[in-house]
Amino acid sequence: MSRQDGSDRTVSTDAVDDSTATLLHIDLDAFFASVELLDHPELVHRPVIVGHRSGRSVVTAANYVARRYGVNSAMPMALALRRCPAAVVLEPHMGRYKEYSDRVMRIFEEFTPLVEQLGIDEAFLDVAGARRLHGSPAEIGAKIRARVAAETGLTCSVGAASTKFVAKMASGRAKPDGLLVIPADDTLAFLHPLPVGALWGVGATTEQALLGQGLRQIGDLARTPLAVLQKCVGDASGRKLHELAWGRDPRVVTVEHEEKSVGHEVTFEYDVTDVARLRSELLRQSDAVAARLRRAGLVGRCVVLKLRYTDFSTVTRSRTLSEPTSVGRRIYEEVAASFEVLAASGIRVRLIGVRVEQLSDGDGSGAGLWDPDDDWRDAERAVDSVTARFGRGTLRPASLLDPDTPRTATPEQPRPGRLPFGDREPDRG
DNA sequence: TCTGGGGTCCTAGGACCC
DNA sequence: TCTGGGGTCCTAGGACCC
Repeated sequence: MSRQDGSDRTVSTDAVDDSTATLLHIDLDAFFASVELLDHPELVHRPVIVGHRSGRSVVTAANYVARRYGVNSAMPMALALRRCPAAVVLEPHMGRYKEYSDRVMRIFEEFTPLVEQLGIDEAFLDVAGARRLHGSPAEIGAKIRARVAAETGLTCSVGAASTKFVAKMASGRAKPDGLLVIPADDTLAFLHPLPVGALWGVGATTEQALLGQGLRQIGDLARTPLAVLQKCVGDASGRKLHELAWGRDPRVVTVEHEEKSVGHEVTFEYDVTDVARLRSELLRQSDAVAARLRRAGLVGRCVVLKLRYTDFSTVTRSRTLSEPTSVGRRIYEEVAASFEVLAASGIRVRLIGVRVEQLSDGDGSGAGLWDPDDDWRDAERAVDSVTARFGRGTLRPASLLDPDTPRTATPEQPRPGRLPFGDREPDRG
């Protein structure tokens, strides 16, 4: 194993045979926070949290200074601020992150066409065919890190291994601003001492189940009979964990990605009981989902309503259509029908969402169901329906079509949870 | 501490057909 | 008359990831 770290850390010059480690996983360090710091360099040495300050928000990203206080992404903002009251909280700017993401991904693509993007800030690269042109995997990783730093000011961490998931785990161990190569022969020596929770795919629930069996390290998983593991975590997961624990992962880098579902959901700042308000939100979301489907040239057959109640319990109700659709009205009819059943006896809703699944190409079969102006008409109708009910200024077309439009309040655009719909504010005292 | 929003994948039960 | 097993589709819930 060899490590190459950022400027303030030791650089290993060990000669390592990296010829088998042709899969790279590259992860931008504290990505959203790092982009914000490029725009606010005066905050570099202060704890910085990206997220909405108020309401029921969570931490979207935190820089490494904030992480020293125990702040992590997905943590409730209230807890994060208790742990680090001095933190500077910055609103997210998704458009800006997308710009940087695109620039970084283009750098990756100059080294190999086999780039599989995961989310906005990570990618797998298969560099097996790039060696003659760009050097060994470790050299390619180093070159990419240097170029990303020079051209964007961002740091990234690189893991190189012979399988995707080991590369992914290596980049995690290299963070921040490092590079870690795991030659194929070193795979088990690298994996087996690590805690089971470090495995990609093992979350809190599975980790507890494994610890309950006395399985603490990945090596323990490897030594456990498959049947025992399957009894503990299920057939598929058990098999997968066992394979991973032996360093086996047949997945290849795939450039193409087929979307399986499209959805929107929103958590209200205060629980909502007003069914008219909930219906209007369903209509808005249905139209937004439909517009995204059409833009992607897709239609969907299964429409899913999701509700989360005051107590955080979550229910879903799905309906399968005889004909797939990308029409907002159709989607709304289905979720509304599901909704009426659940709402019949009164509900207090914390989150509501719409998702469309079983997607297929809309070009042939669905042709004729809509025309290009539908996007705009759906948006207008959603606005009309809301403004008819609640007055002008509650929603703007841009908020339906532009996913980057902030949900949070400005004086002109009241926060959804603050609209005067008669919802109860939380009890005080 | 009190839990976002975008997704993918797996499990399990029931209906239905052969 | 009662009882099969496999395959597929549908639905609901949950774990997990970024």
